[in-house]
Amino acid sequence: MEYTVQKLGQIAGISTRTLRYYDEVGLLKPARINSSGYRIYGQAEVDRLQQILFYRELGVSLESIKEIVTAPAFDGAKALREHHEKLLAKREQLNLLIANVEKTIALTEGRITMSDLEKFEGFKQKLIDDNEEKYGQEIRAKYGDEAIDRSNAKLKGMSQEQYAEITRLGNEVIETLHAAFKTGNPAGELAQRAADLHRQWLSFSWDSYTKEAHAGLAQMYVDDERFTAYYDAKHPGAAAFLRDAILLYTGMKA
Amino acid sequence: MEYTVQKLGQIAGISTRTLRYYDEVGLLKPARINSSGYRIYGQAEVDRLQQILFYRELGVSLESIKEIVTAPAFDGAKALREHHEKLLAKREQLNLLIANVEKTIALTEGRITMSDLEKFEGFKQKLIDDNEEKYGQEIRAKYGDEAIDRSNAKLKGMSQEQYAEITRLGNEVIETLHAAFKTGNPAGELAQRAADLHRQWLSFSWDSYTKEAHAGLAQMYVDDERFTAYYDAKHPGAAAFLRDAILLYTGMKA
DNA sequence: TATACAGATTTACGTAACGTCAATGTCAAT
DNA sequence: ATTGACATTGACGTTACGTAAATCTGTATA
Repeated sequence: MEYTVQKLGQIAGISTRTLRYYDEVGLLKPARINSSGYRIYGQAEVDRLQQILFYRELGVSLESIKEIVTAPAFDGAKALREHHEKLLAKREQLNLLIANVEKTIALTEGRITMSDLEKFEGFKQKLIDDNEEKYGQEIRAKYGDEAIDRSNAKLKGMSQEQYAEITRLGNEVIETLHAAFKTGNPAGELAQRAADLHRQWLSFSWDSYTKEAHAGLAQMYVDDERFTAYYDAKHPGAAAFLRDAILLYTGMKA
Repeated sequence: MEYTVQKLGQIAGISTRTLRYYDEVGLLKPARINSSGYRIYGQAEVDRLQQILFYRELGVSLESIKEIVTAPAFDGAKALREHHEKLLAKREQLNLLIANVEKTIALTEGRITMSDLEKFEGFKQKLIDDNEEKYGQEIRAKYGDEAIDRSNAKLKGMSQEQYAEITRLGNEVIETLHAAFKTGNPAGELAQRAADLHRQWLSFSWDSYTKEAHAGLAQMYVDDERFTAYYDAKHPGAAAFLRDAILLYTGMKA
């Protein structure tokens, strides 16, 4: 049997545009072109199309399908396993996304005001997560594993009230820091209050507070541009100022 | 504080291209353009960008983000809930995809030959699933719910051996049907053997076989072009031939 | 001061897999 | 001869930018 684009499209359940596209990219070329320039497909093409659609159903890219169905020696099973890995990763990513959206919805439905800073908190948390790998190892080496591990656990088990409180504290740290920054004196009363608020804020996610860890984190705020950007957003130099204040507060600097 | 593209990009962790694109689509326009044509952003733009990135993290499209952050009266919570629905649907789809890929991998690793027809079986199954809504109701009305419900359950609990057997049977039905078709006689020995093989094949997924259901299905093969296309792929008219053979086989036609 | 170099600009192509016109040619039937 | 169904080749639109290319601006240095 010979088929024209429309006929083949009908029995395969795809559009003629798709068939012409597959021809264009070399995925499925017609058996021949008749005198009028029409594409004519034969049985071999029908079979090949079935294979193509099969892999397409599995979400394999046309590029990969081309390799699979074109090269007879190509390892289709291996390609499928790789595809499988990608799908799993995609699902993981999607799960995280859904969890975040759900968390956000819960917050808004709990009528907790989503102030800009609050939103930024979540965003910042993500930055922290992203760099867990980089800084996590350092912190683990310096202050032990539990500081890190408990942080996540604690955050997960946090109630809405606690979340609101930590957010409020975070805002207060920023406000106090900015006010203190204007004084220019990291040893002054305002600066030391900012450092103390920062300790309180920290204690929500870190279960074992130590001066050393606190001072180390302050230094990190200056070393990592992403943290610096956060604290320096309104007042450049505020991150370094906060570090100085904390160093004095913790007594880690004479 | 005022920021140029690069500075803003750095503190926000995005590229300058992204900022120019957001300007282009009207998502985030700079506070002003200086005498050299440079984009200058202010504090308000920083805040707005943070909001934008927040929603972007949640996978919301830029178009939707624009509505959320532009219209102050826009219901952001509702938009989020709709987005949530979409994400859940996406995950469901992904789960199905993963299951299918895993099934395929299991089959190939079990070294069951993936003949073209076998692949087509899976494809056809998908067509059947897609039209469960349409035909499911008809069949339920005619032959009761359990025929449908058990079908899925049975398929899921099927072993590899059983799967191979049903596939082999499916192939045999097709081959016998084609041979019978050439005789042109639906009452002939070959045609009746095809009908019997078809009954066996059917019994794998339908737990309660009845002549009426068998005959009804045969008629559906002719009425629904998708089934017709499958049986008619090599020999147009084969679907109708099979129906006639089955009607005679079941005695539903004098 | 000339030059280098970083950083800014606009323009425009590329991405994946087609959908959707638009303009035009072919085939069979009336 | 006309009509209507079906074929063809462009070519733009889709998403959210990446990636040049060509050109201008601002600042530091030899």
